Amino acid sequence: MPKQTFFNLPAEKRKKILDVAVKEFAEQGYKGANISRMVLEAGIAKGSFYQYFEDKDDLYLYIITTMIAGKKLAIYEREKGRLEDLSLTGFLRAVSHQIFQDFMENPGLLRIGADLMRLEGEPVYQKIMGCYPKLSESVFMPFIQHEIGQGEISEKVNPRLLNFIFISLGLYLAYDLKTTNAETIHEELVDRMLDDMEYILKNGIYTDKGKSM
Amino acid sequence: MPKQTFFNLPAEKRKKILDVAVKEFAEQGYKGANISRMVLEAGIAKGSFYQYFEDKDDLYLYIITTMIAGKKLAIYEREKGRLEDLSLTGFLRAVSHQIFQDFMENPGLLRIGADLMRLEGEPVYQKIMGCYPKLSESVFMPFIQHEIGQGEISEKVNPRLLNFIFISLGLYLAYDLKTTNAETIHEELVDRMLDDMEYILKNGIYTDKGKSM
Amino acid sequence: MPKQTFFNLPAEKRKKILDVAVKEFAEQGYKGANISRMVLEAGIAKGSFYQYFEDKDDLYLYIITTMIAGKKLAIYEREKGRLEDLSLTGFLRAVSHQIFQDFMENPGLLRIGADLMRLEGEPVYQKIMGCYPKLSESVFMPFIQHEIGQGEISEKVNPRLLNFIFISLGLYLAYDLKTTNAETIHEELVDRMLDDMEYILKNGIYTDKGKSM
Amino acid sequence: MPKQTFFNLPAEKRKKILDVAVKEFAEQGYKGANISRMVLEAGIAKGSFYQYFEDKDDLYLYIITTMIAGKKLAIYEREKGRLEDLSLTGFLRAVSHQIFQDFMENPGLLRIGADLMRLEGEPVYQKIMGCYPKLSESVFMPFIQHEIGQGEISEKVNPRLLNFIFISLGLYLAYDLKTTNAETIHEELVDRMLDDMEYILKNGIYTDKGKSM
DNA sequence: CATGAATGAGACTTCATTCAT
DNA sequence: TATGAATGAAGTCTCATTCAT
Repeated sequence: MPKQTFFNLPAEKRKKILDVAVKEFAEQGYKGANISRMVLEAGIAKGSFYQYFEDKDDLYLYIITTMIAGKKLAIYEREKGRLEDLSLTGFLRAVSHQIFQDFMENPGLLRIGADLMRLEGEPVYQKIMGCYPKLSESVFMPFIQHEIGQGEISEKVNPRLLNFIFISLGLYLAYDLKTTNAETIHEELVDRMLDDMEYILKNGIYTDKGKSM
Repeated sequence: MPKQTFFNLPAEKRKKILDVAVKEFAEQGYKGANISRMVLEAGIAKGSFYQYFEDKDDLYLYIITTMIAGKKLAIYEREKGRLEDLSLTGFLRAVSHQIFQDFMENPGLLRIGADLMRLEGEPVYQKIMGCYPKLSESVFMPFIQHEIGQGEISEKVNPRLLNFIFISLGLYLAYDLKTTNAETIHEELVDRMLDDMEYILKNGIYTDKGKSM
Repeated sequence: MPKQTFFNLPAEKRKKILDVAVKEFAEQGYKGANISRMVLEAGIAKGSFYQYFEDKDDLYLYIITTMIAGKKLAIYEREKGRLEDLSLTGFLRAVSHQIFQDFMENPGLLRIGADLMRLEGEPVYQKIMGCYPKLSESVFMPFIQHEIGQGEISEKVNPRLLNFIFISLGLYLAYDLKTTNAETIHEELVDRMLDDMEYILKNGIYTDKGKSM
Repeated sequence: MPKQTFFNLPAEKRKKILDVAVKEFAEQGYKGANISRMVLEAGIAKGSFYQYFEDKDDLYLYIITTMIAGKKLAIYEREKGRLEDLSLTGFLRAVSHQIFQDFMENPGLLRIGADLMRLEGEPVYQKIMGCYPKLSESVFMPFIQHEIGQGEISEKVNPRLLNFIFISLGLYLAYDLKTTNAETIHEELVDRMLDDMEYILKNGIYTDKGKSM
């Protein structure tokens, strides 16, 4: 947990530091993230960093738990009251909108989450799982379960697989961005992706001819 | 490219070294992979490593290009003759079988591939893309294009998205493995995943009720 | 180029580091120079070295260009205004005085310069020649050319050879020092050498008898 | 001292090994010389090297003492019988011819000799000086002393300085070669250098005008 | 609290030498 | 004797963390 000194900082500076850190962890991964680069980028002294955070892990843990888990839980908190009357499409749009928001604000957050998978054996992973044991399942699962319960998603759909596909959406955005050489993420790009995904989820991928083979 | 000395080694030792390296790169990522750990694990001297490989990058590149690209191209080479008469389901099974094979032989290979995305700005990434510029698109794309051309996959399906979903399958296996605490991968697990995926691809995820909302 | 941190150091410490480095490069040559030994001798941490300099080459280049080239150019700058009225003897004395100064302050500098010749094929040599392409000719040549133009040195004298002889003077001092087991260099030693050299340059080496043979 | 196995080799192979070694030591210096490169170049196995020589020093010492000292002593041995009637010019030519021979056969020998100066503090230097304490003075000195005794070289000439100038001739050739970008050493180049040097040794460098200033 | 230099463990890499075949 | 793989000490360089100002 960051030290009190960090929370005493003006909000703007705090945000700057976290933005830089998210970018660094996202682009370089946990292992490759470099504190010297971060403080340089954030415009603070190296010593200051250690007055704000215990160490590298402290910062990483804070980002993971507060920002990722926090954001994802935020969807749940916001939407759970509407679970009863939210149409499936609406749910997908809502969730995706949140993902899009994440991306616009912090394109790195999703990649950080993806990186987390790798750290299984590391001490830092144990620390994280000590706080958020179900971190990886905490996002879409409740919605999916709810839709199945409502009879809107077929019981034959494996919820874990579907959950994973949703999680992958963010990575797909990054992948798509890279392979199309788009400079920035336009909302349009996200919408197109959502349309594409919706089509598959609604119709599957086959033509009638394809289905009959 | 590894030096001749590496290829002069007994096949068993060569395999041991590559297995250890794949494990290391898979678990630690490119940045976190540690040569000291590898040579310790592989039971060779530090100096020997550098008689086999130019440097860390040389080994990494060899694994990426030969093992990953090599295997993936192997699917293509093996199946392309049958593209005409291969049913879609058959294609999916064939590809998945290959992925499964990869996983049984080297659970790390897929994670290494996933890690590659992160390295974009690094020199090693340039090296790889110098050899395999289309590495990320080279696997499933031809099949997908072919099926669309045959009118078996709907033209409304975004091939890039579908390609990405397929690529994610391997990651899903890893994810599933971890979250279910399965010790090893059973072929049964793969089959279940394939069944689950096929269901979605064929039917979408919605019930009639869900679709009509 | 050293980093700013190096120039922020107290002058005394900076001098200590450079003195140690010059000694190391002079005694061990570029290849044999050892950073661990340098930092031990200079009383700084290994890591500090790399906060001051990019790498070994950075330090070497700095010494070569700043100290050697710097000093040599200093002679030129100081004396060029007097080129018109400086007698040849005076010129030799001035130059030699500078060499002597170099030697008293940093006996290693001249040996470093001599070592440079060996590095021709090395990357570091290219770096140096990128900055100072005429480094080896930049010292005495202008004076010699001037004297020839003035008709004070015979046109039959090969200026390149003469330049080389002058350059060798410094090495001769080192050589003389070693072979006479003199502990330190006395100014007297330099004067004797200069007298000896002047004699040869003025009279040649032969007696009348010798010349007639 | 090389082991008996070395002397059992066919002369041609022995020569090849020594040629390669001289080249390596000359170009890279004692510290930079690399045994792997040598055996590669010489076309022998690494293990063989250590069956011919005790270690790197053993080879280096052998080259220094046998080839350099040997060659230089050879001049003396060959010419000393003619010391009585050898004209000064003849002496210079004879010596220079030998230097030229050295250069044509083994351009590296002279540079190795020059490199020796640097090694003063090293164990290998002690070894060498244990065998040839006067190595550096053994070449031209006897001739110079003789000429002075004959009254052909002025007594006012410092024999040590002259000795050094002669030693430098070889280095000058290398220097000249490098700065004129000549590809190979022509005999013509040596002759020109000798002519240039002779002029200076005979006439000094000054014009009458220059002398009178 | 802010600063940025200082620290040193540990990473990658080289290379003289040994050793098994 | 010939071979070339094996070895590990030692070198260069990185970077998280501490510390003096």
